[in-house]
Amino acid sequence: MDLDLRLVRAFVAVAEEEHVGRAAERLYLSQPGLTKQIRRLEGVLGVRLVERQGRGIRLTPAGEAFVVEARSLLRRAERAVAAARRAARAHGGEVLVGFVPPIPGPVSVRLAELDVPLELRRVDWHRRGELLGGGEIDLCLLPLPIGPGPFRHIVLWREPRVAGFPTRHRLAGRSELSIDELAEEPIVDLPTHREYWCVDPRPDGRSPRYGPLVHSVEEMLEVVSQGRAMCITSASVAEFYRPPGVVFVPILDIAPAEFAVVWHPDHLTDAAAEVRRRLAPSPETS
Amino acid sequence: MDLDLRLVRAFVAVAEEEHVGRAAERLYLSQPGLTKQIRRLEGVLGVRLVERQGRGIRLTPAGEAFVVEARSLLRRAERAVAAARRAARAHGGEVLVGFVPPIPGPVSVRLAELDVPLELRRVDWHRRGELLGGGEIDLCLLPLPIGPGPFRHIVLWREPRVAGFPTRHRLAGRSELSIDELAEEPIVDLPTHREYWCVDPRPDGRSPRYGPLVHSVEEMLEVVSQGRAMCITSASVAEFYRPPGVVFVPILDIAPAEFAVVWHPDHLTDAAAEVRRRLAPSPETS
DNA sequence: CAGATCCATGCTTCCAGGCTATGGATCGGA
DNA sequence: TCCGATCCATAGCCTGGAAGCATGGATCTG
Repeated sequence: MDLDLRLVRAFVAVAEEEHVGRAAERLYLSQPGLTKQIRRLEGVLGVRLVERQGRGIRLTPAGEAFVVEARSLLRRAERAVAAARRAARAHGGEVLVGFVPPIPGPVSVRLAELDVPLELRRVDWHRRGELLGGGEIDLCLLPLPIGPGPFRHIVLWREPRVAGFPTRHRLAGRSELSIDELAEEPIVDLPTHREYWCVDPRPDGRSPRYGPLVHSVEEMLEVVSQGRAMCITSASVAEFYRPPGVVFVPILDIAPAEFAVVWHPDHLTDAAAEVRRRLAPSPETS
Repeated sequence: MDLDLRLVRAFVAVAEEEHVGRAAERLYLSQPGLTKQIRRLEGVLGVRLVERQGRGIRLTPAGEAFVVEARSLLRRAERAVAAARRAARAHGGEVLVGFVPPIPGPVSVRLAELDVPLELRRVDWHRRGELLGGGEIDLCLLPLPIGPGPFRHIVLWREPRVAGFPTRHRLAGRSELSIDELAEEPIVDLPTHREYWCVDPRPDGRSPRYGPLVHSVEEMLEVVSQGRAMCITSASVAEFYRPPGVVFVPILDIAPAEFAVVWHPDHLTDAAAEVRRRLAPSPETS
């Protein structure tokens, strides 16, 4: 009768890894502990979910059916939590503003000048969608582009994009660059929005050469400082981070970086709408 | 981070009762225990959900928002469990048939003659919808009418409806009746489908007089045996139950009782479809 | 066939959660 | 205004169960 969401989480992890040991590691749990959690869950359901399959495990048909519902259930749980927190914030007139660092200085100043009671929270780039969609944050400040979705945004700030090089790179001493000069330079690969940040295709219609795949700004700067690739990023990154062994040079002939405030139209509280208006009186863009 | 569904259940109960003591009783829990569960849930959410309001409690705005999501979350949890069990049954070729007693004898015989591996489960009348809708049972045998919903059904059996009287009632000795003879008799009230089972309106266009409201067959028979009202039910009830102090008399001039097999079109496994076909080769009715 | 890999089981420890008793706050009636 | 009734919150004690460690057993690989 009583389903424990921790067990559901455990099962989903096992189903994804198809390996109890790795899943246990991911959950910061011992392997026997995780095995027993799965057994408990099976006990509650009265159904076998996984079977030993030689080395490793395999989901039973029931497990396959359950994992689908389980994922959706966990999302709903997050949503329920977020709904309660959002209602509490809305009632207190508070606004929770997420941001994907760095925030350009001028935007930061404008934010500080509002006298609305607001809270700031750092948001990982890859979680921005679920946080906004689930209503866990009211607004989010981030660099465009954002992916598809029901979100609305207004651009708050534009600034040049810059190239990042290891210190000893042949172009590291330049004061400005054209994108055409970077045709042969390997560039760090990104999981999303490669077209924009890697400028692919280049003006001549060709694709750049890709280096290692990175999942965060920190990783990207590390890879660059090691000399394994160059990167293209916003001027604010150059200002905000001071990575040793990396120098930045403005690129003159590509579109600027754009920083926007983004929100989910269904979850816009009155206070959040007010903040949004005072940050950007201009009309919204989809 | 980790939401415990038991706490969610506890909170929903408190929200419904607006009274910790009563909710605790309903959950078979001590009052302090329940209070602590609510506090724990509030701790997890980081938000107050209830406030003391003089004698009793009141939901905060966050509580109001959460209770809506919470209910939906609990339903999803039930659905997830049901999905796993159904998949396991489907894989084993098993069929779980619910029934709202009584099952007419001939239907019971037909069911016994199938050599499919099937399991029978008694289902409370008021839970038939959620059980079928959630996929916890594959088919359900029950008396019509069923309420609105996506369900499909085939009538398996028809039989006369009968009036139930206390033994000393003036009509208790009759061998048959017309509905018109019951115009002045108080009849037990039902939460749903009153039109059909209480024959309201009567052929003359008027409504019957209503007696106590009952929620189950057992309650109904008890009320009748106490002489507080009469009832109209199916002949199978007269056969299946033998309540002391109640006698049954057929009513000739109203539509018969109909027993049907019902299913949810989205949750019909192959094996269940086979059982359905062999129970009732006739074409389905919406 | 031996070794490696990986899940299952037995045993022990420890903490979370439940209950009883009691305190504290509010409401209603005299 | 005061007293009693009602109801939620807190404190302290105790038990059940969940987690970890060590080890066994099954399967695959070279």
